Amino acid sequence: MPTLPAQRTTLADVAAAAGVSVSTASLAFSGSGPIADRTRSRVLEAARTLGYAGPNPLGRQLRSGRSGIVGVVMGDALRRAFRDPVTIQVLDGLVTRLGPLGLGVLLVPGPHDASQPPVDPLLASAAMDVAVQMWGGTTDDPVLETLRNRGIPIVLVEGTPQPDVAAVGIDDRGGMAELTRHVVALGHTRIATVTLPFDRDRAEGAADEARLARIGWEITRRRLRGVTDAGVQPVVVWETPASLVEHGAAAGRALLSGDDRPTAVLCQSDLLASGVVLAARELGLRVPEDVSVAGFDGLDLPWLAPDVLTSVSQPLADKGAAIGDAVADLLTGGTAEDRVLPVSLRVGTTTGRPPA
Amino acid sequence: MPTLPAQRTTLADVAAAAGVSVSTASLAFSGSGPIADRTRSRVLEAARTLGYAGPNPLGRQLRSGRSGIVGVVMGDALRRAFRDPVTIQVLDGLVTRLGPLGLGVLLVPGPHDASQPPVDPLLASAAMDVAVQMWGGTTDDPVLETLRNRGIPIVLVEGTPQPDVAAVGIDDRGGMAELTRHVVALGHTRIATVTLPFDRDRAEGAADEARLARIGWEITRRRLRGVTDAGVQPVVVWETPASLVEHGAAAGRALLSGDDRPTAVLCQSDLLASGVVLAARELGLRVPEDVSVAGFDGLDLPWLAPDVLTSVSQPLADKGAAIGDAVADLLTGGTAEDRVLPVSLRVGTTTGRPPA
DNA sequence: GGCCTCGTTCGAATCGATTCGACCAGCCTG
DNA sequence: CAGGCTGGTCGAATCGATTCGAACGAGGCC
Repeated sequence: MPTLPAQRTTLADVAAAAGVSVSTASLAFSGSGPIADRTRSRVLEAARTLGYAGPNPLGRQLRSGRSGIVGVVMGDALRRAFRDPVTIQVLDGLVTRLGPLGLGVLLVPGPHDASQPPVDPLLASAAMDVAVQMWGGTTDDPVLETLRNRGIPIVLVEGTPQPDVAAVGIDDRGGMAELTRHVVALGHTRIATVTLPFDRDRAEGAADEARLARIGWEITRRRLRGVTDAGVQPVVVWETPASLVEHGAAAGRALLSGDDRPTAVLCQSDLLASGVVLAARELGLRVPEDVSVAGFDGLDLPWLAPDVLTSVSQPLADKGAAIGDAVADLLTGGTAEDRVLPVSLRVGTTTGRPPA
Repeated sequence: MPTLPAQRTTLADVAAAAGVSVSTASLAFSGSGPIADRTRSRVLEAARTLGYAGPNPLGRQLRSGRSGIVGVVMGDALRRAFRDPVTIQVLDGLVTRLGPLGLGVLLVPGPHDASQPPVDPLLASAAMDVAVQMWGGTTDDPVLETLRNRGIPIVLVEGTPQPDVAAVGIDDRGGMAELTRHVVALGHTRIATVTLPFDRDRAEGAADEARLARIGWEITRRRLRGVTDAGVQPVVVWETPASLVEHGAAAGRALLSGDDRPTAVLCQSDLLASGVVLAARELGLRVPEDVSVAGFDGLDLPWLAPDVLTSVSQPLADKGAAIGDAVADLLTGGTAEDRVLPVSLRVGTTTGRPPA
């Protein structure tokens, strides 16, 4: 059972013990400014005997006006966001990039369920030098509004481009177009697509025209555009409430049950695609002989082995690093350029010629 | 391209604009202390017109001595930690619990590769009121040492109990014993186990006596003890470098290839177990007719469907909440009791009678 | 009418560091 | 030997809020 220390020793204590002024003691730790080696070691020695573990970050932060913290706002409840390997890997890339800069990542829950207060207390009042919004981010997003109001610079990942935020994304549209052309080249004409959520409503099922006209989330719209860019009108556009295997499986069961089923299913994520593959197997359909399935993201999915999903690979760790770069730019220069990363088609074993 | 605000407006500006003193303005925001309604609304009005979004957290933190931040140290590179659904779900439970308390989670990378500095800069100097070590945590852990030195109270999850840290864990040993008894009751005698890493070395392969004598990580040791508690001497103890499907698959291939293969494989995690199941299928073995496989954690693994892994369910979200409670106790009372959560056996479809 | 009290508001100290300009001694140069 | 420079140290101001005790005005009571 640990106990809180009675009284932290401060830099002033150390200075007194070493017989120097506080400012000199500060110099001994920060390394900035001139200080004699002998003096420094005397201060360090005093610190050691007093059990002083270095300057209190709170004091330093107030003075410098910097907290060294990057708030990462998940576009969804953490529970769900964390189940998405894409988000996780990007986050990992980000942390890896930020670490050497001495910046830490603070997890900020995104929009809660309706039962919760609309704006998370952390979002409203935690200290952060920059915020990263990982998903969603429409123009009228309350998260963005709060951050703007607080004067916190924003990096928006896969969101709607806006004048005062730095955007990081990938070539969704081009990648999806390339994937679609690959499937078309194989001879498919009856093509369905399974999409990411349209907006916060997170509906599930085939989308009608009206629904299609109101896609709030940029990422979903762009990947859908990629399909039409390649000249394909999907026979069905199936919306899912989240990028998870089970929602893909549900979509697969619905799309592949009928007699006039599509010969190819293009999914906006690999998790959705693997759900479709599982559903197909469950229905006794062979992939790709009876139906071709493709995803997006380029994940390694060990449980589909020996199959390899045909997919659009995006550089996840690089995306995290790019976000980190944008953060660094914002912090040093005050501005950051938009960043768009390239993607590449990965042809696997889940796509082939349509059944005769 | 966002720009850093030229000059943040401070509480003093707001006070001046409202024609009150700084202390009164502070009262208007904090709500503590008496203040006339008219005065408060005047201050709030002034704040609004000045675009003041509330007290600067840095100032407040310095004064209060609290940062409102809980550092979570992953016992591994984030890259790997994040791929583990167990860690993720616990983290989610923790964040959910901490949010309403106004506490945020700061991700602190754990022990890096050997190429990196031994102690992460964040660990050494980021502001945090309490630290949570998620994995590992032996007595001589450099992470714990650094935290102790900084005087930061510690919550240790699944680590080695130590006098000055609050421990949170589950009944590993009892759960594994129960699982083992279940398999024994089915008639199995040739039982192998696939374990979590023994220590930072992360070796892979069958462990000999010498290796078995030096298991550094408590969680691995406890789950192994559970097996022997049930009176079983495993025919092989296979160590893995991480709890991932691919390492389980490698273990499965190695264990199930020979003629004198075990009839049951007990794994210390569900991810490892599902790797073993995949390897078995790959080798043409039926589960559970030819070989029984069991895991630990009680995860939902949609891609094993329609199979359900026999496993030991642990309450992951509750574990996160328990960690949050320990953190809260530490912050208010200065001490926290150890917490041990119960587990329960989940009998699925992957265990059955041994082949005749 | 004077005094006490209650409800508000204000001033000043404080949290723990960083940093800028002043200052001082010693050394180099003219 | 005087003046100038430089490396090293120190004082004091500052970052932005919170908080405690003092002060103050108004209303109630004796």
